[in-house]
Amino acid sequence: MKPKITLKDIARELEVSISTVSKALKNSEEISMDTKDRIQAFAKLYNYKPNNIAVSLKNRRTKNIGVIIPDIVHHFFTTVIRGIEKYANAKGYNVLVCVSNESFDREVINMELLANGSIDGFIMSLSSETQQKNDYNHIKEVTEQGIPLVMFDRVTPHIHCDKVVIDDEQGAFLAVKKFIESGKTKIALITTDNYLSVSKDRTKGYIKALEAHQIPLNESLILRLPSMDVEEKAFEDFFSDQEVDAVLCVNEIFAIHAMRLVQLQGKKIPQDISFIGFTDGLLSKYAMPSLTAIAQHGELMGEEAAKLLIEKVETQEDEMTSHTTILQPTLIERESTL
Amino acid sequence: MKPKITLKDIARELEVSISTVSKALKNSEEISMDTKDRIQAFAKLYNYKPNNIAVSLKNRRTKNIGVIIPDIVHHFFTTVIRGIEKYANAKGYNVLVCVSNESFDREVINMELLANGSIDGFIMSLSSETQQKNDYNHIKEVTEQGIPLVMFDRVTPHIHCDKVVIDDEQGAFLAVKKFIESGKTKIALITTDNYLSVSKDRTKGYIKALEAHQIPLNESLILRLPSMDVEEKAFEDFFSDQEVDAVLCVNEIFAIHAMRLVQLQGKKIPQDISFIGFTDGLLSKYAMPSLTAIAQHGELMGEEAAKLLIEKVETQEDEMTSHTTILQPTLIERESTL
DNA sequence: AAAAGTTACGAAAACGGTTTCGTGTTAACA
DNA sequence: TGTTAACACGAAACCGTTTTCGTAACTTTT
Repeated sequence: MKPKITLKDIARELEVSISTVSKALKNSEEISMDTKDRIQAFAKLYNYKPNNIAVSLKNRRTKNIGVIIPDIVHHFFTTVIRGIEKYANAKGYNVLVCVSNESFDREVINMELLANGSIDGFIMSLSSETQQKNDYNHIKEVTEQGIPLVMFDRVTPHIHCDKVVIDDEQGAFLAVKKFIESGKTKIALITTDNYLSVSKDRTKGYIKALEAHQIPLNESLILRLPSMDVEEKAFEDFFSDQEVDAVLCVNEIFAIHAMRLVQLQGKKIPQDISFIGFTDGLLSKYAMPSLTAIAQHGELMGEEAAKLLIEKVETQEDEMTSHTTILQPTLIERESTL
Repeated sequence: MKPKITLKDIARELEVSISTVSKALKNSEEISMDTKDRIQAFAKLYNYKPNNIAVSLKNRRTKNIGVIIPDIVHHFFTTVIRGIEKYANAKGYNVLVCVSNESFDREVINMELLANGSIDGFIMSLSSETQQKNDYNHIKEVTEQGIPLVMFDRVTPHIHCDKVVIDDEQGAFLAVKKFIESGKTKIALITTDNYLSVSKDRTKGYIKALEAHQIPLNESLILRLPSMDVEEKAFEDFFSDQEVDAVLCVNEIFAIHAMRLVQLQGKKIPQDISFIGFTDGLLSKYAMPSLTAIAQHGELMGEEAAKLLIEKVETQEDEMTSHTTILQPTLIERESTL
């Protein structure tokens, strides 16, 4: 076992000062070629690598960016991370991912932890609990300390910072428009309660699209589930109580469940009933029939968020302007629609 | 904007020394109650939190553990991370996730980066490129420096360290046994090339199970794909060239694809042809029909890996013993088998 | 040959903590 | 009253870097 070698070690071996070693390794003009060669050769030989922690402490920059997401076992967030990683790595940044697990407390803990020097800036999406509590003090504290923050997808107007979201309203609008144009009129929406910002916007888009096509809004065609968990009973009741010829779901799981249910009831997809789901993930692609989906472009979102963040981090002009990027969703047509 | 407060700031305000502040905040016996109260109250008021970087530098421990996985958009790895997070967080550790993206180079870069002081230990699963190149020098360097490492799932005998894997051979064995017991005899295997350690083991289990039941091995019933990408043509040829009444797939995607294909050919699942897939992920659960799967217990794997790692990290006795935990897979029966 | 300018390097402070050790003050003891 | 012990705190080293500034030894200028 050979422990890591430090500047001090090199300095001792080569009988020069630590400063000389440091400068030589940075190819400073101050040091003679002879000395630089000796030092660089020695360093290479012993595989010297500067200690990140020390460098961070000294420079007060970590080259780390912290990402806090509600759930890691979730395709959308996972693609966002991929986008963040892609951009950040290219810029020489590391990505530290922490998971709040949809819990307010874990979100607070993780933020405080990372905020104490571990990272140069945050990218985050709110946990559902946080959105329900509507308590953003932990986030305010961080921004007040001057730590750059960009929020994505699940955002809040209560915090003043850069944001990147997709136009959820427009996504729902597109979907409903698609239904209507293919002759559907009894269009249902399956969503979660409105505590999630995205659910709210999607519902808005759904309503707006109906209005735009002079279809009266029928509240009983909206199924609001209290959580992301599927409740079999609620689904069954919903579909047996009324006629439905198209369904928009705010996530894949709801859509897959509903499709399975109506198929068991003998209905044909998409002829009898069409489906569109939010988030173009694996399930949509591989469902039987495959599910027409509204793509959220998670990877792009991640890249954009990373770009915004790194910009803020690197230009320390703490301009108080904040920018919101709105990505346009696109409809990926598959077998579940006409 | 109020920047972070430091020990020095508190010391100045309260006209005591930095050491006194440090000790007071740690509730040291050395400091009088009076002083401690003053200092602690002041610290709370100004929301003092020690700078992690400074503490890490001083203590030479970061309380971070680095995780390197090949792919984050992958349900299995994602559940492993959840398990790691769960255990590590409970123990006061942070988890830094880096993604190698199945690339050897990115794996090397990430390891070197994290190894330079950012973490106390590694948990990793090899990238496919690394397994193909069979080059583990970057990993050896890390372990030689005395940084604890535990590998999971995609491991190699070339590195001496703690490991946690599931018994892939046994998993395949169980699946094939299940097929045979339900009367199937023309049992196919769809796998990737053998560069992935897991594929090798699963193939071994498949063969062993056939032998155990006196079914002759028919090489043409094994479809080996060069990568994880699905090649439609290869699938079609495979299923049109021969009779098959059961299929074991080394991942969900292969299974879903194959199921779709045979369903389009008019075959009934599971009566005409049964399916079992490795990795019990979302796709298996929501497929039509739902897919019988071999559960890999990713979350458990993560917890176990974290436990092993933290143990090594905290007992600095660099005992040269290394331990391999073998988790037993279980068969989750669903609609795709009889 | 004295003054000025280069060159090549080292000393030391700084980043923000932790910890060991020393010491002035007071209280307890003989 | 002199000695000792306990108490409460501060000085300083240290973790591994970076960076400013000072300076000895040469070289160039006039």
